Amino acid sequence: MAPSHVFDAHPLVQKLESIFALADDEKAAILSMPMQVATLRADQDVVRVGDSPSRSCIILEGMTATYVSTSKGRRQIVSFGIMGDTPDLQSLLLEEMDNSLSTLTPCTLGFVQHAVLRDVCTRFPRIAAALWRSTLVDAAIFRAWMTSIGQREGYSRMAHLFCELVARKRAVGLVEEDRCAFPITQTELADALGMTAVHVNRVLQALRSDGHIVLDQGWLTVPDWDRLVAVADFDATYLHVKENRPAA
Amino acid sequence: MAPSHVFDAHPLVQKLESIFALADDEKAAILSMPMQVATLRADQDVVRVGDSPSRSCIILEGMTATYVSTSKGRRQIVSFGIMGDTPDLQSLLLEEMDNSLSTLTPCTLGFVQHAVLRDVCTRFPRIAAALWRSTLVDAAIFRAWMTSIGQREGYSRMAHLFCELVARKRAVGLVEEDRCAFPITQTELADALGMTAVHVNRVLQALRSDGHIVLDQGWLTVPDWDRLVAVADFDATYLHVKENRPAA
DNA sequence: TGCCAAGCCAAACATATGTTAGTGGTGGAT
DNA sequence: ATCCACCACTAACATATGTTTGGCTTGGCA
Repeated sequence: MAPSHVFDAHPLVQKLESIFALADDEKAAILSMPMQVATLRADQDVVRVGDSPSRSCIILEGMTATYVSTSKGRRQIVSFGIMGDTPDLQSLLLEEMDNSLSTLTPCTLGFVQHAVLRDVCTRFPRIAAALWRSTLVDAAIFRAWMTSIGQREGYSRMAHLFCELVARKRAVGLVEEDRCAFPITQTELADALGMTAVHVNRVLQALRSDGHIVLDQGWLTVPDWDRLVAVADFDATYLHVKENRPAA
Repeated sequence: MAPSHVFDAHPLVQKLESIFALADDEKAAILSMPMQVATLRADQDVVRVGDSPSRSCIILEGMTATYVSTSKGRRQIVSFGIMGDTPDLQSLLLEEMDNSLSTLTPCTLGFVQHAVLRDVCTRFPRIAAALWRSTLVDAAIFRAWMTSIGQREGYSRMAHLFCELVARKRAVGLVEEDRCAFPITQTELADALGMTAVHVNRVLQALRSDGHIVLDQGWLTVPDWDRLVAVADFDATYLHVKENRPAA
């Protein structure tokens, strides 16, 4: 068998290894799963409310949004997906989608049949456990968003979201120094934060003029991480990752 | 082996059977798990943020609240637990609690050691799958709350919560006709809905005077289910239960 | 019996946020 | 080259909701 490091390029291996070390046969099993890679434009639905998909996807590149629509035409973005995330893994066990998934940017996604996933899970219970765990982290993020939307005013609510995204991107190597891509429009930010685009703009100006963030041309930079963390009341433990401090 | 119906009294069996039928040996395995039953008064913490419990609980009787506290002293109740729920099952896979759990009413809880749960899960993968699935339903409820808090005004937001609780209680046989126990104070309601107690009171009066609910002495009755569903914009599919209509 | 905390309720006032209605810039499509 | 969407941004105004304060009732407890 090849040395294990040759497997490490697979995004799902990286994802699960961030939870606990995988044995070589476990990595091999993941690597051998047939995965259909697809490239999507921005703003394309991947799955919709009511669908019963027979496969789930992993984000190889780009950013996605999971959202729920209200009968009054409003929508709540309930999560952002970044590289390595499996934003519709729940459909493996829940028959009918109660939310929709769409691309925020051009994306490349890897689709794996549920039958394949189920087979791997029964043969390698530790992989099943790691996947289960990743859905529990998703749930923890939902709780954090709910707390932010329910209890924090716009200013710290938005700061909290910035902290979370930077922390998550940092965990998968998508942050250089104090800077990362931030391809989210103000309208999308509004749908995620439970406020209007107008108010998002207001709060954004305030965060900018207070020197907490620089957001320009789709790039976010955080001049002083600790200060942003303070105004956001951000505590990264809910993300359940090992390292969350910026690299020294 | 005894006929299967003798097992059905166990609340965890009931819970998992609502997902799919269990084989007799699976039921027997659940029944044989050592479970420590404890009775708690109202307003007692079961686990707290930062804890790393070595066991999880199932609610045998009473009602619980899971909550997250903000550094500014505010708290968001992120879920209510009713009979059959496993409100801290996540601690089986996530080392550190990112939320607290406390009793809303006097409760009787059954505690099962994680080691025992892990053993049963490896011996009976279908039980593991059912438990995983139940945590995914919890996550779906988080999404629904987030959507309500973020996008619905107080009136329909509160109506939505009433609908959800009645639907969930109905699914476990805790609703008679159009009436069920509702032991939640207005302050707790406020913490769950992301609004103040004063506003909860205002909205409650409005819902009452519009004839959508009767809430008195800890009992909730819904005179016209379909009308409440309409104002709440409630769609029960996110609960992922089989039956959600009132019994004829 | 009386006290006290908890819960429900309400009025008056304050404000964070929503709504409406624009402007100007930019990049892709034809 | 010219549109035409989309996006960022802003001002003026409207309102849902928060804050403060206090009264009333009830039930447990000394």
